[in-house]
Amino acid sequence: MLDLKLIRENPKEIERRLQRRDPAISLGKLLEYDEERRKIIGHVEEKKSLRNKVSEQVGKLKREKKDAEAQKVIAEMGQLADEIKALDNKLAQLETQMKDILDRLPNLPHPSVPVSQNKFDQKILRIHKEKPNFSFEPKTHLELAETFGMLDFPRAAKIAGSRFPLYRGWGALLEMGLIQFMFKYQVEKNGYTPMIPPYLGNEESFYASSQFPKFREQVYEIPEDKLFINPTAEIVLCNVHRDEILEADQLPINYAGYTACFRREAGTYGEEERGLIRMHQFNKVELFKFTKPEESYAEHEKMCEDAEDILKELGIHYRAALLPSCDMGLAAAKTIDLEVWIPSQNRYYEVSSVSNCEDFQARRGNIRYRPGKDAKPQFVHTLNGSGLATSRLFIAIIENNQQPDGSVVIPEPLRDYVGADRLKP
RNA sequence: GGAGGGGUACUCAAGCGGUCGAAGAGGACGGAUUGCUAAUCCGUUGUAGGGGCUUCACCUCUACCGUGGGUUCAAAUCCCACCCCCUCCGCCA
Repeated sequence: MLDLKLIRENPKEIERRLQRRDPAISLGKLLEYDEERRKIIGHVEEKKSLRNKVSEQVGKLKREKKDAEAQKVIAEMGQLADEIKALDNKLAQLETQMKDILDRLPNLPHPSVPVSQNKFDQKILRIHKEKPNFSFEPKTHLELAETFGMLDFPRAAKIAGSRFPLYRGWGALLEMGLIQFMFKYQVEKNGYTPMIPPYLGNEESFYASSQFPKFREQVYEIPEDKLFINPTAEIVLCNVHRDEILEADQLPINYAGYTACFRREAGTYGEEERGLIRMHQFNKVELFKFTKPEESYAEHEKMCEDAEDILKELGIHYRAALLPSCDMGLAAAKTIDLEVWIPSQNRYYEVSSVSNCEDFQARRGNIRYRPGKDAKPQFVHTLNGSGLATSRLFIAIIENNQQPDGSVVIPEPLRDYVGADRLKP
């Protein structure tokens, strides 16, 4: 959430900056409501002040046993209570309307973010390794998985429906190995604190991380218990320190959290997205940081490198891309995507999205820190990044490592977990 | 799921219709004293939103005692609903 005060003080500038993301954004209504709200606050507080004074007087009279006089004063109060109630209602209504607008406004893009309304206008920052060259027609991950009995989509569909995975055999071992390898790597090599958070969260948590209200329809819901199923550990990890005041020397806090992730993916489909590309359920190791504002961009770079470490260790060709203004998530001020090469589709797919949300989530979740001994608490900056999402990584690994003889070489770091160096048909 | 207890400021905790933004203790901070440490004494110690004034000072008002409603001239205090925590029972990986 943006700071309303900031909007009020520089409406034109903020609007211009928001329009870099979406030219349709306008702050007119919000400012209008805000002005009316402040006017009403003036009135209602004046009346409340009067009410408080009179009430105090009544109390005094009653104590002095001047009941008759007290009754008279009470009668004089007349409709004051009703007026206050009416104004309070109007105020609540205005505030709801403002919140509706404010809750859906995205974060301000960082100055380094390319301004474009075309999501393909990303800036390629780095490319690691060469595109693999195959002397044969590379098989798709579905074909490979079939050969090795790694995935069983028909039965997964029978159990849960389409777009749910059933890993089996080598597939299950590889998937589990990947998770363990990534989790352990971020903890041991990059110093993150390992976390296994709840897979379900409440309304407040989803609001604080900015998933709600705008992206509610992407989330599975359990209405009887008013709980929602984790679509990314970003949400649950963000809420670890909700409504807390952290000490400056605790920061930065670095968490690596493993969860399964569940997304409804309503309205998304496509021939390209067959197999494991876009699932209702997938596994992810998520990196999350709470930092001081002045350190967040350095930490953003670091987090990106931490995620890239995994791809380097696995020896996969990938690129890091700075997203243009139109393509970032609501809370992000700056996002770098890591995209792996998928040979069978001759294109890159996102396996990680590393974002600096600055104080956008912290403001909603009231996550603060104390900069100095006597200093006032300030909002922290929050950062999140996949480190990484497995199902697409799974595809990249088996497709990129297939050999002319039809076998698949298991990357060195995963061999102990899988219990094999190579899968043979 | 059933029964009981409880949620008050940084922490603990009193208050159960008016003088309560809230006693007391601890902590933290500032000061005094001090050979060091400790102890003692004095003082300070919330957040948010309006307005004044104008800016990083200050004054003033309003709101906040788990959350949301209600009663009342007046609610931390009474009523209703909900949430969370603890104990016991039941169930259970």
